[in-house]
Amino acid sequence: MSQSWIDQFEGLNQLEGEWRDTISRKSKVVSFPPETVVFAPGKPADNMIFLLDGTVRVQQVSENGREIVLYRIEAGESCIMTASCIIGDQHYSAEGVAETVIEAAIIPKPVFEELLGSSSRYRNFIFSTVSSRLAELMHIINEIAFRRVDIRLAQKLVSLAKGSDEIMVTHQQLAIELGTAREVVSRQLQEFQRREWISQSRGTIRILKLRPLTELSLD
Amino acid sequence: MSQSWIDQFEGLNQLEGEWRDTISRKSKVVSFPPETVVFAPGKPADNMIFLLDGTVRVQQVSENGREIVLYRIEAGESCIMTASCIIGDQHYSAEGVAETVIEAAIIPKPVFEELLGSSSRYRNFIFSTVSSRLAELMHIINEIAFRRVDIRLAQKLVSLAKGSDEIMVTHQQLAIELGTAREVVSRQLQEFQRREWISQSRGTIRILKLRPLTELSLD
DNA sequence: GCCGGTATGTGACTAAGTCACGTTCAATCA
DNA sequence: TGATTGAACGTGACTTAGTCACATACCGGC
Repeated sequence: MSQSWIDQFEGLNQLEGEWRDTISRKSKVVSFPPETVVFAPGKPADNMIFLLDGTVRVQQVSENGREIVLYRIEAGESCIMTASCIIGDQHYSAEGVAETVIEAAIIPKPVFEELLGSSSRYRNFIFSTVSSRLAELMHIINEIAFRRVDIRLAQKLVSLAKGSDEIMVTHQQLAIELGTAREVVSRQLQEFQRREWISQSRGTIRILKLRPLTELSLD
Repeated sequence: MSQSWIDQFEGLNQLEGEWRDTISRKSKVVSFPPETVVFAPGKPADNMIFLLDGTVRVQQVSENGREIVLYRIEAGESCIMTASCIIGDQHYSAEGVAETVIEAAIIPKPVFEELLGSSSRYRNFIFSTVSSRLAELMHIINEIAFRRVDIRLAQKLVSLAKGSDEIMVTHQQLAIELGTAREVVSRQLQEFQRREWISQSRGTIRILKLRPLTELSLD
């Protein structure tokens, strides 16, 4: 019973027996409703977080209310933002918000630090996750600095479509994904609609012609 | 003789004697002239890099020729981009360019991986550098996505001034620092000049009134 | 059928980026 | 010493993006 959640974690599930016990004893499993702010800019990171279920959206929020999504933490992943704050002894520099009901295991900072020192497997896992995030962030910088929003919006629609042709998303949510303003998204979507690539209704977008959207997204 | 450069490195300089020998034997010290491309997007990372002297500018370059500076590697630092690529087994996602004559020690990937496994001191050092970079990149995203360029330009001028009132920099270089276009920088500088905050001549900017620039930079 | 809150539409404006030039400067060499 | 040349900077016209202040439209409850 006491070791159940550990098996979900790559890098943790092959841990030595003593460590499994220690972690099980010193960790707590918690649950939060959607929209819960899991961490916020400026706050210290006191506990390492392992996401067992649900997803957490990591984003930047500006003073004037605009936001941009950086990445998402999925079930089975460690929160790399937290790991990096603990290791570097820094405060959070982004916000983490539950997108669904989430369930997470949290272990105190000192236990995490010991774990990191003793398990090379877990260390590699954390390290490689951090480095993917680093690459992702660089990619995001490229996109927002150099890529036009119509292209980025097309990309986002194509990736959200994922087989289906109906996307349940508001203009505001799309704006946050791209780090732009709602009006900008609305106008771009109108243009796509005018070209009959999509049709819209309140809260949903239907893809009519995937081809030209995909082509635009590749520009 | 064989262990000289190692002492410059935090995290390396307290290494056990055997490791110092191994690294000294398996590493090479190299030197490159300014403008050398140290690493480029898409290329694999085969050797870990320790910068002994000079600085390397890490930047993103877009297809249409625009660029943005992400951060700089200074003498005494490990190249975190390289570390993260080796650990995550990824290709480079940014470009590294020598800004000065540089001198660097390079050690083969497998040796670096062993080092990382055996020295907790060095591991912590690398880890904490990575996490600072992560925070820096998030900050950059905030800036380019949400902050006006006049404010960012004022920030950059103030930080480049550093006591002196003469800055040797071209409009193009400033544009690359901010990830914007040269014309945009030129026009903003004209506005600063019109307000008599600065004066300009080819390749240099003189700060006339630091106060209003600083105030603008804090908006 | 009405109401309130959310979602979306719109016009007018400012800020930023693009494009295609023209001009100025300073170093180099004939 | 003047001419040349390449980099740095200036500029106007235009497109794209973001801001602001609204107006409308939709939808679930009552």
